[in-house]
Amino acid sequence: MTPEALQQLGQRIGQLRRQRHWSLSHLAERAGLAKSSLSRLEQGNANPTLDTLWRLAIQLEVPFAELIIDDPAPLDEGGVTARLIERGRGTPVVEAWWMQCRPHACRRAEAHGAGIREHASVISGRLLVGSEGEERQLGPGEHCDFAADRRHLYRGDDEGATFLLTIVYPQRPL
Amino acid sequence: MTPEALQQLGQRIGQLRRQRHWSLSHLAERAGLAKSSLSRLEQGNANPTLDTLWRLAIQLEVPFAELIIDDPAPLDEGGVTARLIERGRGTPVVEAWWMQCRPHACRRAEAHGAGIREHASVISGRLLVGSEGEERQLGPGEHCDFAADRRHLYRGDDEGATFLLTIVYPQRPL
DNA sequence: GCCTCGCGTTCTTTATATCGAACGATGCGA
DNA sequence: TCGCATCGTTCGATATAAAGAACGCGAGGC
Repeated sequence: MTPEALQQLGQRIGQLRRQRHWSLSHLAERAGLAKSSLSRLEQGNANPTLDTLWRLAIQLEVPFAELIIDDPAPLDEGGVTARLIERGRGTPVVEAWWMQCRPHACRRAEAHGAGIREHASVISGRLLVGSEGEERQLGPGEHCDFAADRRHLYRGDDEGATFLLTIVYPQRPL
Repeated sequence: MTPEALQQLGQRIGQLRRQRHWSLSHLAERAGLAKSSLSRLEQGNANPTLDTLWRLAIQLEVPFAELIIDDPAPLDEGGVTARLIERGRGTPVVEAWWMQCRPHACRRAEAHGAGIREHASVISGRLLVGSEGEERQLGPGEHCDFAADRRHLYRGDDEGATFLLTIVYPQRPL
């Protein structure tokens, strides 16, 4: 087991923990671990047993494999990070993306194929989004639809923004 | 970690080993383990460290996840699986969930706190969703908003459904 | 100011996963 | 037959993962 992989694992656990706004002590208690063990693990110098990882996966509500496997490198353009969550297999084809704009980051996207629409739903921060000339300002809990077969953009404000994006392809792409 | 899961893991490793016509000693040597350790592991009374599993996965040439028969623990009620993707830290607080309804599964949710709204966005399958009495049928790429401070439900049809759900809390919960 | 609490880290101690040696069983050739 | 492999198991010794106590730090409250 490489040190880098252990490091990654630790970071991943810490990330999932913070997403839930849990303190290290809290997660340790929920999982029935000593917080010292969890601390070492998150720092990346530990070689945890299966049981330990299992307990954490249960509490964090993630499939076990997700803790270890490094997810495909999220692509990042101009301060906007995108990670594919899911791609449907029905008709129309729909993709779900987890998106994050760093503060003041702005991404201008070229027109996609005809008929493609997108739908953005903000989780935190404020986001300017939409077809060029018809952008809308969205806050947490707000969402909007727009046509993606024209130039469009995503822009975070002072605090950046985290949002879900679904892309709807009118017929099977490619 | 349940004894059954450990048992399963051991059987799985033994199975993969025998598929390759390797003796226990041989695999142990290749992986740099004591054969006693491997023996105990295959019998299902061991709690291996991540490093140990890692070495075995490499020698057996299987993705790590394949060793652990995936028995994840996202919360699951009545055939509806939910996994938290992200929780915002702004105001209002917004949670993003990845949801999956098995075919014909139906989940009736009680009223949440006052003012809470939800927003569902379908990735694949067809979903009946909404406040009780005002349900809507959604297909891939469609979405809708509804009040969650009343009884509401999620129901997949013949093929089940995968969708994103955002929950918007008017003020900080708890 | 002081006190208390919860945070995450770093120690020491304890439990246990791994190791290495020895074992009985089985197969095979001399 | 015996002798010598190799198999998988079991045992005591050792390395180390996890537990538990103590630490320094920062945020409130009085």
